[in-house]
Amino acid sequence: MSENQFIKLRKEKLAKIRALGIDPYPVESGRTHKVADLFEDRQTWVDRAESITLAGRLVAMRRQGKLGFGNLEDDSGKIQLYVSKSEIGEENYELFKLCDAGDFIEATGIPFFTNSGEYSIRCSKIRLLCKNIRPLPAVKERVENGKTIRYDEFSDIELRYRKRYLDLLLNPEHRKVFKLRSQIIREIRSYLNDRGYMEVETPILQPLYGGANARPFITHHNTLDVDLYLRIALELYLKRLIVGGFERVYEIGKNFRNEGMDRTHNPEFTMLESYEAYSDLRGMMDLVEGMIKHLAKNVIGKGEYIYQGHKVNLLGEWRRAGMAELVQEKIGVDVLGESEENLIALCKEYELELPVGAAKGKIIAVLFENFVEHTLIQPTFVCDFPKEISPLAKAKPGDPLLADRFELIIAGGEFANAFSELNDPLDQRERLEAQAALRDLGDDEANVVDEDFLEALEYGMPPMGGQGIGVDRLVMLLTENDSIKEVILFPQMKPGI
RNA sequence: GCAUCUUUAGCUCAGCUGGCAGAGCAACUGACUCUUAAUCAGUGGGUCCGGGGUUCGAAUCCCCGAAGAUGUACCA
Repeated sequence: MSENQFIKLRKEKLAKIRALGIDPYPVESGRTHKVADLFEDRQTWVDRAESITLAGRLVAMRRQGKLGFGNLEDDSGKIQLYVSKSEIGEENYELFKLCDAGDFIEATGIPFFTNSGEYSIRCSKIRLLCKNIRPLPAVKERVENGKTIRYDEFSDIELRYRKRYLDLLLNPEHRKVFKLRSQIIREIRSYLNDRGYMEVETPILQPLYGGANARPFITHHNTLDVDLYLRIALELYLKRLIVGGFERVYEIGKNFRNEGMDRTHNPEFTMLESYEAYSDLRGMMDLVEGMIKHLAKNVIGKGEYIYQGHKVNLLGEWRRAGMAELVQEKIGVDVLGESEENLIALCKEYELELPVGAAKGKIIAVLFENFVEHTLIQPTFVCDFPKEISPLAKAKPGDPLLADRFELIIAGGEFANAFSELNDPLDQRERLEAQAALRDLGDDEANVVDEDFLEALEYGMPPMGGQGIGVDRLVMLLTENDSIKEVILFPQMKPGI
């Protein structure tokens, strides 16, 4: 039977329902309670014998002649319906017989316990709210020793992503991930709001893109007849707001990067960035550490997480160490003390490829990425980044080679990036021009010179700390999911089936 | 981008060295007033991911392509 034949049968049922004078898609519904309300004190509900009305999706049907059972589910829970012909009447029972798993219905009745002890609704009336014409995948479940065993689970990973509504409908544990995601983001907001931060929105469509090293998406505005870029970072507009006098701002929003996709990269992803005037890198460490520990404690309620095959403790002490120090620990070379020539020779020895125009700082970063980063499992603030790969960060006081910047590494991956923000307009211009030079050498991910941003800096921007956190990856960690697609409702897929 | 693996009924899957395309659930028909993976009896349902090739014969072997997963590279 082809799918069309399935649908054909359902359409025939639709016609029968209409023939009974029933509108299968009525406007009004009259729910008085949600399912969870009835589970608060079941015996009291049963004793009270009050008639209530529920609305939700019929998710299972067990008909046996003149009696039938169904399971009704709303977003608060699931309850069994007891529908007997003698109690709801012949006509209403005809309608019940035409109902399928997948339909939305309204059930009116009184809570009671069945002979086998299951808390249910003894229906006096059912109403159709929406007739389903495409059968849902048949997933059955059984509860054994308090554990739910699911049969014929809807588990095809591609279908789950492409038809996420079915995944959410049929797999409660995936629904839970997105509930947690929402709670995490809500808690991030309240954490920052409580500390005097103001949430803002800045443009997604930008005449120039900046704030990160990445290739952008390009689009076109017809009326202005100009190309625009989808933002790759929030940074440069948030800094303009600090110039404008706001002292603590943050934004949670989508960034877009026209690059490869894999387990930890989606072309559009959610970023949190915050900026705080008169703070600095140390302040950002405290903020980031405090926030993530707060989320672990208050949203998830635990410290230990299994992520990418590693056991991570978020509630322990977080190490703070310099990049060069960490590299030295691993390969035993004092990279800051070595000459650029020696470092290049070292990379050759290790068969590491260096990008065009790489100088000492970049070489140290390459050594770090190859030998150290993936070995940092417990939360570690990697500080003292080379200045040349940190064009928006202030130089470290007393060390011209280094920038006052950290990245937070957990389970071998980056979770946050922060600086004491560069506010010297002349230095900033030089650094962006150096980036432009790299661009000319073929690095198409180097920053572009944003004159409007530089002009804003010339008016004066207070010293400040800023940080960015990849929200999707944080949700991955906190919900223990190894693929970014599991925490993005509609992940990017190639057009296919 | 490269490598490996996967793709068979609505869902979950089996299909051996090439020989009539299968199961469970779902659907349909019938029985059934306390079931709950309801049960019992019966019925129908296929572009075997797409295209080409080898062969008397291809879901199965070969080639090209598509989508997905994983790894790797690039990349936050």
